[in-house]
Amino acid sequence: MQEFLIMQNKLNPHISVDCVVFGFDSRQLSVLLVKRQPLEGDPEPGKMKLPGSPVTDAEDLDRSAYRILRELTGLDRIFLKQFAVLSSPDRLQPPSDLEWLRRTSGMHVERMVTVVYYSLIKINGSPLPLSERSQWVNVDEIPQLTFDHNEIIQRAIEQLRREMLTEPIGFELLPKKFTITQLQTLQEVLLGQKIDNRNFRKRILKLEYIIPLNEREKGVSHKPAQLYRFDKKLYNQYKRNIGSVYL
Amino acid sequence: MQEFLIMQNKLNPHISVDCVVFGFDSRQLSVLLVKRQPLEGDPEPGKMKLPGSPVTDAEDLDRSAYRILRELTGLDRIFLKQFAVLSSPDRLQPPSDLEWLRRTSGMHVERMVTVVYYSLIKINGSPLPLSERSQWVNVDEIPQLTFDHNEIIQRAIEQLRREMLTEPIGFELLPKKFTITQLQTLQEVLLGQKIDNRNFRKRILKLEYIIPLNEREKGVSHKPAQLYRFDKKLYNQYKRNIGSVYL
DNA sequence: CAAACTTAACGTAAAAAATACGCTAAGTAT
DNA sequence: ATACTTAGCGTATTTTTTACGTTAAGTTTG
Repeated sequence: MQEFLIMQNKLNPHISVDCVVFGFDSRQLSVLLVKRQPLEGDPEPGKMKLPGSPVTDAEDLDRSAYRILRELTGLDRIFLKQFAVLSSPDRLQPPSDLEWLRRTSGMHVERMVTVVYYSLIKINGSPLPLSERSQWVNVDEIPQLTFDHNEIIQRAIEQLRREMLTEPIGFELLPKKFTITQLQTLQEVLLGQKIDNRNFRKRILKLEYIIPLNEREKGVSHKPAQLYRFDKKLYNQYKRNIGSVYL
Repeated sequence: MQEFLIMQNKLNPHISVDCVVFGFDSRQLSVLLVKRQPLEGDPEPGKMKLPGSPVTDAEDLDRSAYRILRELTGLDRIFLKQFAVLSSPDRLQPPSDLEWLRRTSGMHVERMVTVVYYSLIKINGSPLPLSERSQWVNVDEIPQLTFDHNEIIQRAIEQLRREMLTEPIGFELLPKKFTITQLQTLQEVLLGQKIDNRNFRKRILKLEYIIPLNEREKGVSHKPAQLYRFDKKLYNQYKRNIGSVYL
């Protein structure tokens, strides 16, 4: 599957979308990367990049991002958030990468403004129908990527950390039914520091949008923990309320 | 002065920048609007819009925003923050506005992705060298603007309110030397609600980046208040510190 | 010049939220 | 049965937020 195949003649030469897709396997954080489209005489064949593409002129940017994600992972209606715009006129570097872009897109690209989204999915959840060209890479082991994609990932991680503290985005990285400890481990990995388990419990349990289920963990060799789920509707209500409080 | 005059032949037909410039005159909030460039046979001559322009291909978006602001207000190095990207393929409505854009830009515009910035300046401060085409309009009295500019302003106000609570952006709207009460009034106007003066004082005074001066208010017919200034360096330090706290 | 008026500025008690940390409970493995 | 591991509850302490009483320092008015 080639990113640029669809409606190739309608691609916009100035605007593109990239997606930083995070996955969490209950131990570590990964990012979804793709090998760039093979090309006759590519000096760096198989160089990796973020999933992304120029937009078509019939799509708004959110749609483009969803399309790219769907084509790559088969997943739809996933958490997706715009978080950066890259617009430096000389960011299409190095020249070999620009050359690759021009040849694969069939356009005379001079300058590209890229809007970046990040996305969160659970790796252990439904097995992803990843294409052969894509793979998960641990955030600590990311090779040199095309253009400024390494920098983009760095910024995405910082963004993720920051938002983590105020918005409950982490739930997208966990199974539908999760334990308090799983949630804690996720936050510890993202923040890079230990959290007191007893206080973490209290903080989480007083959130009315985290609903205990009539189910416990299975298949563990110790006391099975209570399972919870995240209730998005209740969360939205909750958010509306706190918005209005301030003396 | 016409927005599109400079380097007209290098304008990008797909990407533009708009600026929502807020001003505060110690009572109410205003937005800077411009009459759109006069055009032979314009069915709505003098229709108003946000200051904005397609980008040139030598600029990144921040530079474009600064250029637009400089051309319009003579101000430079002002607070400016990117806060939205509008990308709906059919947002260049109504047709008469699109027609105007095509004629004034001299380009065949089909689809435009617009990156929006907001900016804060003090109206009472240095007198602005506004061009004849631009003027301040109270946020409650904004007429119908071109394209989706009314919606953009609405979103900018919401953004301003939200950020107000976590970031000390309000200082850009006040004189360099300000009183606690001025700061409070600003927040009350933006939030649309009264704040207890005694608790507000305490909240503000424990912020180490708000520095008392050896000066008091002048020319008021009551007890003159202590003047303070906002120290950006100290604020950045402060911000770095709280970033790392969490258990 | 005293009384009234206005805004500035300090303080204190009570309530709520965050933190530190002891301890028990419920499972599995040996 | 005992050791081991993770789950889960509780309580005392500190810190932050909120509510609200009070005094101080000016100006204006009669």
